[in-house]
Formats: sequence, C-alpha cells, structure tokens
Amino acid sequence: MRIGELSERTGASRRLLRYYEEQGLIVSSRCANGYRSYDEATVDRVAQVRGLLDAGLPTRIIRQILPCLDKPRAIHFPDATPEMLATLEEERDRMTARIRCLTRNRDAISEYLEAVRAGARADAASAPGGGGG
Amino acid sequence: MRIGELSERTGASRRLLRYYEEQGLIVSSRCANGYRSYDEATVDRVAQVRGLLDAGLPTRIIRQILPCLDKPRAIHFPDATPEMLATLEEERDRMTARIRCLTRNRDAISEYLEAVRAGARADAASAPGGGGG
DNA sequence: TCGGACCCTCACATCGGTGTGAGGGTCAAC
DNA sequence: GTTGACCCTCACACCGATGTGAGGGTCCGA
Repeated sequence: MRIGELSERTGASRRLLRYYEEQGLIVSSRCANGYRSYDEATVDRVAQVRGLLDAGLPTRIIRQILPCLDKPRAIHFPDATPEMLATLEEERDRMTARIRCLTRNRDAISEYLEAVRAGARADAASAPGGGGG
Repeated sequence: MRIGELSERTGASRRLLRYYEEQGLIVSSRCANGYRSYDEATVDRVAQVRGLLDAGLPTRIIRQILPCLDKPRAIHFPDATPEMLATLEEERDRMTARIRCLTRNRDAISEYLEAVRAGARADAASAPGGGGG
C-alpha cells in the first residue's frame, strides 16, 4: 500500500510516517516512480511505534527494541552484543517502572471516580433535590 | 526545605522544580526573603510528577489528575464537574492502554532476553570455544 | 490535454520539557 | 565588609515529535 492508505489506516500523518522511516522505525520499498510502498504488517508496526512513543519512549530506544520484538521466533544472536543486552535490560526495567507508576495512578483515579460516584449516590439518597455542602 | 535540598532529594534540577510550580504541579510558600519553601510531602509529589511525565503524560493532564490523587480520603465533590469526571475516565483509559502497550512490549523484551540467554547456553554447550551462526 | 488526487523532497515552524546564563538579592562565616 | 553558597526572575537555546507549506513529479479519468 502507499503512504496515503497507511496514514488513513493508522491515523498517523504522512509526515509522521516519513519521519518514522527516517528514524528507522518502519521500512518501505519504492515503486518505480519513487512512491513508498508498505506491506500489510506495517500497519501493526506503526500502531506499536505510536503506542511506545505515547508511553514516553524516544525513537532512539524504540529503534533498539523493535528488532527483538519483530522476530520472536527467529532471533539472530549475532545481532545481540553484550552492550545491546545491557541496554535492553535497562530499558525493560524502565518500562516496568513506568508500568508501576501508571498502574498506581490509574488505580487511584479509578478509586476517586468510584468514591465520587458513591458520594453522588449518597447525596442523592440523603438530600434528593438538594445540594450537598 | 528550600529548592536546593528538594532538587538534591528528587534529582530534579532547580529549573525544573520552578517549571513544575509554574505549571501548577507543585506548590511552595515563600519565606520573608522571597525564597521558596517546600514541605516534606513535596518530595513524593515531585517523584510522582516525574514518573507521570516520563510515562508520557503532559503537564496539563497531570495537573488535572493530581488533585484527585492527593486527598484519596478527603475528596471534595464540588471540585468534580461532569466534564472533569469525563476527562478523568478518558485519561484512565488512556493510561490503561499505555500500560497494556508497555506490558506487552516489556514482556516481549524479557522473552527475547531469555531466548538469547538460552541460545547462548546452548551455543556454549554444543561448540565450546567456537562461534555459532 | 487538462485537472485533480496522489506522491516526492526539502525546510522552516511549533510545542513541551529542559538546560544555561545574565543580572541581581540574602545570609552566614570569616 | 568581603566572600561564597544559596536564592530570585527573566529570557534565550535546545531537542524531539509533529505540523505546514513550497516547489515539483506521477498517474488516472474527463
């Protein structure tokens, strides 16, 4: 597919898709006329990239971790230098920290929302038609 | 405590602490001489803010969700307009999505690391002193 | 052969989080 | 009364993710 369709299917602007490619996050082949051509899997790839970007990872890191998510069954060990592995472990730990932080705060929001709803119900029951102070 | 100590204890630069204050994420009182003065709880608050920032939330959103995390037991219902609640629900869902994305990818990284380690062990066992292809 | 929808490559603009420095005050210690 | 560590308020600089627009090609259908 060409960039327009990919853009529509992923919600990412064309500009952004070119940027991702420039950053090495997605790849494209070129048609004879120079147009970019993407295969089906790129749709998922873009979603993944955008998810990670939205979760606070910079493109530099995403570029590093993507290759090892791609081919979960066909891992190329020569790719994995010791520094690379160290980076991955570090990044995994950072992600775990992020997950914990997000989870804690999300749960607090949920609690708050429930409390507000419970309070609103109590309010309605104890003073129907009136306001609580 | 003054800004220098807070900076040291949180790892956030003074500049950043002033920025957070400007963004309404932390508060300070002022000494007679104009110096900012923070109470103990601000240390945790800064950590929370930085965690959320690192997880991809913009200050605008953090400012909105912080008040409802602060006082989990002393909720002020008048604060909560319906739009506010809607925003919170939205944000909670976005956080859930982030958590899922991070978890999925982190687990994939973990799997990769384990596979590499297993491969390395197998390599070492089958061809000690040699290289695997 | 034209128009319009699509694509290309620059390249500059914007926005948010952060660094850095100028110019200047406060205060404790010598 | 000077020095040095701390604080203040600007204000500009930077970087990364993204928008926008200029200038120009390709291709399809009227």
